[in-house]
Amino acid sequence: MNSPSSHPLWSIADVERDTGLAKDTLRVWEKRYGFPTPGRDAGGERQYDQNQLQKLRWIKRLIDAGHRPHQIVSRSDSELEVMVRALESANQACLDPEARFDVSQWLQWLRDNQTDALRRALQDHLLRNGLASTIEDLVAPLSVQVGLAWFRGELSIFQEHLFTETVQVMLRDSISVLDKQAANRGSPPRVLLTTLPNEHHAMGLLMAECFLALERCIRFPLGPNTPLVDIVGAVQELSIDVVAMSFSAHMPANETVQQLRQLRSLLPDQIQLWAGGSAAVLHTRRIPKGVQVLRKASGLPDLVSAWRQQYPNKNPL
Amino acid sequence: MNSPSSHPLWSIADVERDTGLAKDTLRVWEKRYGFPTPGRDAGGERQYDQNQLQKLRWIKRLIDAGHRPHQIVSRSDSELEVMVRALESANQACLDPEARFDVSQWLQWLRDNQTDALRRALQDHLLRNGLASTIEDLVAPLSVQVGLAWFRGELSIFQEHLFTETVQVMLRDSISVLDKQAANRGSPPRVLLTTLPNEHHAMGLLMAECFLALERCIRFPLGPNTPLVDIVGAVQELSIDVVAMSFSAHMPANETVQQLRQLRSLLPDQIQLWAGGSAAVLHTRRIPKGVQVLRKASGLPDLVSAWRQQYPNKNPL
DNA sequence: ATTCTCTTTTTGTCTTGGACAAAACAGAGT
DNA sequence: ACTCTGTTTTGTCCAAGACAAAAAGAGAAT
Repeated sequence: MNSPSSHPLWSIADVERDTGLAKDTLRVWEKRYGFPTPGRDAGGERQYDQNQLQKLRWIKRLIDAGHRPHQIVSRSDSELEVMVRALESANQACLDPEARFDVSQWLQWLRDNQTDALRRALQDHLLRNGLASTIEDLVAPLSVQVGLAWFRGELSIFQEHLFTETVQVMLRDSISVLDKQAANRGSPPRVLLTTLPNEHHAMGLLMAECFLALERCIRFPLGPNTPLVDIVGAVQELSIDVVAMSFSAHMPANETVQQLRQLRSLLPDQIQLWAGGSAAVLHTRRIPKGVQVLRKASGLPDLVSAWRQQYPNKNPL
Repeated sequence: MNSPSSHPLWSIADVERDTGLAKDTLRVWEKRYGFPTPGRDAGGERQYDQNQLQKLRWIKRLIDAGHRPHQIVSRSDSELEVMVRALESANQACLDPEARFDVSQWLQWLRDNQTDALRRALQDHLLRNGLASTIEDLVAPLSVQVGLAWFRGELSIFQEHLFTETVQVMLRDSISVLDKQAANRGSPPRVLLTTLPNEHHAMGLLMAECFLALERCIRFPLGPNTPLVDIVGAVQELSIDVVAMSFSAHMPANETVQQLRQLRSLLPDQIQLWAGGSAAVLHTRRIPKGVQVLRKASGLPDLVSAWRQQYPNKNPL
């Protein structure tokens, strides 16, 4: 960022941080596809302008959604925009019809920074429809919509952050209430909740934890970003039965598959691995055997009862 | 990780993820200081063993604490260990005498994975001494001790994560209670709470938010990891008076200073910047002018009253 | 039509060796 | 104690090439 007000310029490191594209990748794209085309400063170092940065963000999003680099990196701005729109409508379409409620009001609150209104409406929905419905019918689709709105440029990142924080407070409160009601620590399975390295988004974990709390499972929430070795250690020391992981759309696709495979090979077979979240990778690529993929957090109760049927002796009831 | 059970080997990307040292840095150290000395696989790619990885972790820690690479990178294991011990006792010493309470009991709970006992003891301390004391005299020093215990190898990362999660639940609960008591939204200053890119630790933010909640400030918690541009946007749209940021010990030193300077130059002078946390950088290097550095979260009330005195017209009381 | 296997292309990451600018240090001069 | 110099240290960037894993395509078998 050299001339802050008029034309901010970004170093290759800035671009890597913002887009998640590695420096090596950015350089090799330049050679192979003729894009990006950064200027150079006095010392010969690349300088990316706002346009190129935005275009790279779009490209990253399209690649995460399953497109191949050589099909899109060299395309023009307008062509890219068409593809982005198509991606959006595809995302819209895959929502349940009844879940495609009117989001405009909610988005408007976010645009106006009315977090209080948002909070009240969440609480209202929670009281009327219960926690499971609030997550499945409201929070999950709304999160998708907020992501899309950011992508369209209608929301800035800080508004997405505010949304995330507000929702998380509600979810944590609910978990806390559920736990206070419960007399004991719950029943097996003993579930470890975390995300793999480089995945910092905790919202999916919280939604999952809510469903597990409703099922009265024994839970060990580690928060995001646990190295594989430490997951293995935790499984042993805490006598874990199931490792539940969540993957956001921002997680690098290759790493996700690699690390899932590594983790599966490091753990004994009887430890189940459950993976969920909005990462497209989970449904487009082949996932290593022995990893259960969830399309929605609301699929957790079924997995829990299946587990309890498979290991009835572990169940103290 | 090639032969999982006996001698796990790590790629340069794995080491970068685990230690936070960039690939370029690892390669140039090899040339300059003769360390690390990774083996090579069939394709000529570097393979680091467990020993070298651990040694690199120590080196990173020592560098974060202020040592220079050429003084330590080529040192032997035993020499390094001496320096690490010295660093530990220095850290111990800088604690307040009265804060140097007996941590062994607490650490023991963590070692035995007794999160329930930990939770109960936290609640007990909270009821007896109040929130401010719990943070300043218990949570903050305990966090340091947990970090040290991990470093000594007495705790694994997942135990540190469990500790963090447990404490965070308590802090969030307290904030929630404080907010429910309050009739209105609080008084100025309007404070934005977040961390800069690449800083994912939210604990410092939560401690800060507790003190701000006690002072009845209007708060906008964005969670960790907000890009600079979006902080600037949020400041404008939310009419922010103060941006409060927290920095953990794991944050890369150079980036911290650079980004603080960038942010200061992007924001109008009357917007105050408050920086706190356990990052050594804040106290060893020179921090850009116009950034208030806090040694402890408990310094926040003073800053708040100073602000309220400086801008009495903004205060609706 | 689907599933499997083999081959080809695509694509990200790793390699070496060199260069440079910002950060940290050290010493002289207010 | 602080500020201004020049020197050394140190992280990051560049170029061009190489390779292996992933994806796609082709063909055979169920």
